[in-house]
Amino acid sequence: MSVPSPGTTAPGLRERKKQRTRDALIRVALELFTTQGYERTTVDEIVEAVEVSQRTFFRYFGSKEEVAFAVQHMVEGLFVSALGRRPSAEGPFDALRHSVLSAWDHAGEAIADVVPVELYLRNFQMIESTPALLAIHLRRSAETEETIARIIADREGLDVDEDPRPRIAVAAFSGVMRVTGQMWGRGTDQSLEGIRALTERYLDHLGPALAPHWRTGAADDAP
Amino acid sequence: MSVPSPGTTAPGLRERKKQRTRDALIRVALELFTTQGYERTTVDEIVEAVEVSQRTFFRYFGSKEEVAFAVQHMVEGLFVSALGRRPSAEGPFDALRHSVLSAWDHAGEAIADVVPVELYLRNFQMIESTPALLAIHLRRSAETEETIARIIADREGLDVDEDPRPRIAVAAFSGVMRVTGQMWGRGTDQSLEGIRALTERYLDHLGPALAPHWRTGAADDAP
DNA sequence: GAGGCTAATGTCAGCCACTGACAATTGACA
DNA sequence: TGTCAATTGTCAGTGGCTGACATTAGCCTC
Repeated sequence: MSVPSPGTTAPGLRERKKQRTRDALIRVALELFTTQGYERTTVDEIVEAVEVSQRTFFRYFGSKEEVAFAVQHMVEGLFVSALGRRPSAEGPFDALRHSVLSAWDHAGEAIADVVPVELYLRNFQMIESTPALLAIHLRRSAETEETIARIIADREGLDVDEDPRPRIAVAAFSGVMRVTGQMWGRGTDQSLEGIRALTERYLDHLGPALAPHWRTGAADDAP
Repeated sequence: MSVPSPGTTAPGLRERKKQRTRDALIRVALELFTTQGYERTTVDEIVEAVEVSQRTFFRYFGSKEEVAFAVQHMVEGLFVSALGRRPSAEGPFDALRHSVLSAWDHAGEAIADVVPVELYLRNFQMIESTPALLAIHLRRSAETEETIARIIADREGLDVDEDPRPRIAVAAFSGVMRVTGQMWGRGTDQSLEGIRALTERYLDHLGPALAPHWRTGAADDAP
């Protein structure tokens, strides 16, 4: 980040200023959102703190919601690119499973480049507990699902529009991921390790949960 | 609807007027939404057609989005109450499966009491294809999931906060339901029978889709 | 069936998210 | 240094939504 790397042109002053403004808007917004709440924070408050006009804010972010997902967007990218690197011998479900876990393993550093990890985690909880943001979050997840389904289909040499299994498998998998995020948000272990552990645990339960009868196996403890 | 039934007090003029206003707002709104699009329809247009003030609209519906889900809300109720009537001997997944199918079997009549079925179906497609509405739809579904998970837990004599299987099973199931709705919306069979058939077909694929390897079984045709 | 009570509705002013149009500023680059 | 283009600011306006207060209209009693 400090030494200009060969191959990529060093960004000029203009580009650096833009990046700085964008990062400042994200940091200030998340700080305000997590302290006083999303709804109680106005765009005017954010731009006043960063000293830009409201119009500038809306040129960087299409909406007030969008800024709340800026970091989240990056983390999702980690998962998708991890999936792209899984060995093709792996079955679809194992590939998905290993990709999420690997993404959580590397998320910490990636996040810290933009905002403090702790701020990211608080923001994640805020998204889960703010109706307007939760709705957007779920739609974004649905869009990501489509991307993932196509990757899975490719791995298996299938066409997503011919064979429903890729979309179905991904939908079931994502459903479990969503519950994981939800339960993590309600729990008390506010750490990346916590969410990783919960992910692993919940995925292990998917098979048994779909069995014809549950009356055999033992349960598990609370999140 | 015409003869006052004994046991229930006949609703007075005030109550009937309210019901009429509410129904008119729903019908006009769905009509406008489906013909000119959700975003391009203003609340002012709706209230002008029904001849009430904007303030009245917002006393019936908390937001412009809410009116788009009025009928949908009722259909979801059919599913939940069907689930409540499944025999307790049935395993969780079978109970879920039979409840959706039964709900689709009876949805037609229930819908027709409020709006033409064809308008409901067009509205459903509009929800799926309008980002702002899709987001709300997904959040509402997530809320319904929680309700359903609790019902499943009760059936099995479990506590949702102790055993993760109810939430996980419901999440996987709902994921498939969501994909079904999505695929139905993109397809060409715009009928209640069509969505019922697709539901059945996709649920049959869930087991195989979660198998360690797919290279054995045959695929299926497009939606 | 006149009058009081209260639920429903209308009116008005105002906040906030967001947008288009146009002017002012400021890096980039010859 | 001057020109070009990208970035930002200003301003006016739209649409969703809300609180406060006035008005209307069904309901119920005497």
